Amino acid sequence: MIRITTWNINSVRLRLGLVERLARELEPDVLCLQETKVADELFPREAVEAMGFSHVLVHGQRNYHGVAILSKLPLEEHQTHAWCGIDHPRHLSARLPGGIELHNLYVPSGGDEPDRERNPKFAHKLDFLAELAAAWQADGVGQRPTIAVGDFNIAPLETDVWSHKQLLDVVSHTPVEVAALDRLQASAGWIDAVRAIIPPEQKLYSWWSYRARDWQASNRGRRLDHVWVTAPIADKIQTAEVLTAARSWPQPSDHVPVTVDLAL
DNA sequence: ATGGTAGGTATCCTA
Repeated sequence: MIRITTWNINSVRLRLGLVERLARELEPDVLCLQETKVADELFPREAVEAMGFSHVLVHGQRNYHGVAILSKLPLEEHQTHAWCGIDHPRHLSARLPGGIELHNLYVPSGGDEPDRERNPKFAHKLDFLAELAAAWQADGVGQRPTIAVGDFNIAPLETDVWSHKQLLDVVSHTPVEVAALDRLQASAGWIDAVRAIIPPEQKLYSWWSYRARDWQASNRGRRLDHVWVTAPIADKIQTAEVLTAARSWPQPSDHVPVTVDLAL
């Protein structure tokens, strides 16, 4: 059994204590982080090794973005990827034991205005998804046992947001983004591992804005963080859990960890 | 319709 967790940590250095708490409470074999916001040479490597993650891959820069894979299992043949000719550290992949390929993604947020002509960040988001879809399709990822996790910054289902109607024009849930994510999902026949366990009819969120006075009372969440697997391992999905409680941990990230167990 | 908070860093950008 492999337990894999994805978490947009929003500064790994500020929240090292929360990473340690997660490692202790959930004991994931592999922990994929996004928005680490740290240059590779400043990543707290020793600290996460002390938590039991003896295999650590980082792909970051100072201040913005950044992804990392912390693993108790060996990681091989890792690669970084840059899409749209923009060298943001947003995509890191590696191979787990048994030839399982793992992709850790931080999809561009897309800014505020859902208009590709007026908002270059929104165009970047859509182009990033389209380029990745083309690459995955050309690579035949869908034929191999592969896992893709991360902050995809899109809540695709009506039940992935607190109000489908009120978010139709809000970046993260617009029809054009959902269509782009659908094409990405189709590019390799990805299965949404979380929704394979938690029924799509059920409301489910992994992110709550910092701007709410009381995130729990208003509960205006969105499911932005995802775990996908390809067909060869679709029957291995055992459990899926969104650790909502982590949103109430001291000085929390605005995202909570999403965990899937695979019988691998 | 508006503005609300957070992090890293530098006095703003990104989310």
